Amino acid sequence: MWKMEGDETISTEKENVIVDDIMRQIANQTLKPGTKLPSEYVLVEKYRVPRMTVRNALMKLEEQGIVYSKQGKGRYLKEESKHIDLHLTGKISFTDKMKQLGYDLTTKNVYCEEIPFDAKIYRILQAVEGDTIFKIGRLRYINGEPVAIHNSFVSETNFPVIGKDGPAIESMFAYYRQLGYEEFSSNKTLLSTTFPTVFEQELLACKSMVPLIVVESNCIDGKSEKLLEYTKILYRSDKFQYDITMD
Amino acid sequence: MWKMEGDETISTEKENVIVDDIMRQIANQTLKPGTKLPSEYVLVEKYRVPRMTVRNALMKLEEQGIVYSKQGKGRYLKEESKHIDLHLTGKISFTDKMKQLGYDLTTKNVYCEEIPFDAKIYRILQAVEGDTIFKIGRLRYINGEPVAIHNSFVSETNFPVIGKDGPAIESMFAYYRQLGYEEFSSNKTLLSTTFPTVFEQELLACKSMVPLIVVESNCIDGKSEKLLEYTKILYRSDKFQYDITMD
DNA sequence: ACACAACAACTTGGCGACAAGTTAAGCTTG
DNA sequence: CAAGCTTAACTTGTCGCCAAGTTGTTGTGT
Repeated sequence: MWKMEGDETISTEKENVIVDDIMRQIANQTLKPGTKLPSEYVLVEKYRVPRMTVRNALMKLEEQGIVYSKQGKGRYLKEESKHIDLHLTGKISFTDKMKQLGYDLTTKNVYCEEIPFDAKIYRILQAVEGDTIFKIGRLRYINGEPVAIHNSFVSETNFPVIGKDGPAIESMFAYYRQLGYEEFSSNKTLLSTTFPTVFEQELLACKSMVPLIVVESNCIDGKSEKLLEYTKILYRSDKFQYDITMD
Repeated sequence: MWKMEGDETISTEKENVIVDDIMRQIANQTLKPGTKLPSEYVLVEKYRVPRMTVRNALMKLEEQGIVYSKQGKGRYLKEESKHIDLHLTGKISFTDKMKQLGYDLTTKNVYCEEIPFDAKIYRILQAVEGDTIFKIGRLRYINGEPVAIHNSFVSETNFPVIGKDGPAIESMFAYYRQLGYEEFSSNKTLLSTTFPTVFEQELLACKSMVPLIVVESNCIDGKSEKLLEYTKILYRSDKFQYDITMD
């Protein structure tokens, strides 16, 4: 017989009840985007709890990016951006998918750096501890908003000038094509979730409790079966609806 | 040029820095599962912030299910359960997948109820407003732990005794086979994330900020092309690693 | 010397008081 | 009568104080 993880305190339970109620009002459109939420004082009266309990509940909604506040003014329900349909399991690259769907996709290289030894990454890339591996991070914008961080891990063994070229690469596929590789595929794609680090919150312009969808895959040249890179993409889960239908 | 959603207060920034530091210590195994975290007082001294800021940071980790606390005793890093590999895009049913992998999977029917009109669900099920649709909820346990809520939406039009049969159904596929349907497929599978409601937190025995992976799909009989049900599964994202490799 | 009780120190839980920002209403002056 | 200023009310932001639980140390009694 299972039991509840770490017993919940009374006030945490009340916080969650308040969160539930507000989420329900959002879902049934009693509360509409852009409109003002009841003030802390009003909720204190309604639920008969200390102001701290109400505040914590509202802070949870803020950290999830659902609500924003202005001191002296109030709290407001954020406009919800339309979900972008993303076919996670298709063969088309992210760039092409977005263009197909008519989105304005841009890319910004944010870092290209040698990473310290990481057993998992080295194993996937079939590298040994002395090898140099670069992590190339590119921030993806759709309609001017950052929506994903695209990390490519590439071994210097396979691409000796990747460290020099990395900061200017806008499309990894284009880079590989230029080097003679033409057919890209993956034989392993894993999905998990995480919360953004402070740095990722900055890059993605999101709050700390917006879950990120993490998609990890290897990228193989179809012809030579050569492992080109290990890819780790962090998507803002609130910006996308993911289609994982098999083609 | 994009801008940060709702400006972050100074103390929220500090909270997130503290969360980051602790997460990093967990990741590099400086902090090990089961061990005690530094006390609030110690963190107050280390970061030179009010105790409230430290508390809020630690509460975030608690709500994510990473840490638990005991009044007068301390806060501890939870033992992390081993991730279960789940092939989201394969053709095998969840039941068969889990058995294949050697997990002890059990199912508990938690509700079978008529749902009010919901435009989206009725559209997917090709039902009209007067039709009766049942929502059958089954809680999935692996090794005794609740890990997923499996919701099947079934129209009474297609299955007139679903309301009566629903509470005792352990396998929807077995139920459909019994009625002569043999080949199940889906032509649309969508994935998104959400946070659990209070009720879902109870069912899944998880904290409020554990993201749930929501997988929605239609279920079609391969032979007759008949739409059998609309399926919505809520997975605890922290219990699984999802394989979305295409077969 | 051992056991028990009391007290102090450490730890987390709960909440109110004060600070700072915004807006509206009322009063005064031109 | 209108405009501007001041004050009050409303709203969110910040933080310390007190309560409750746990553990360790010290002192006293047998």
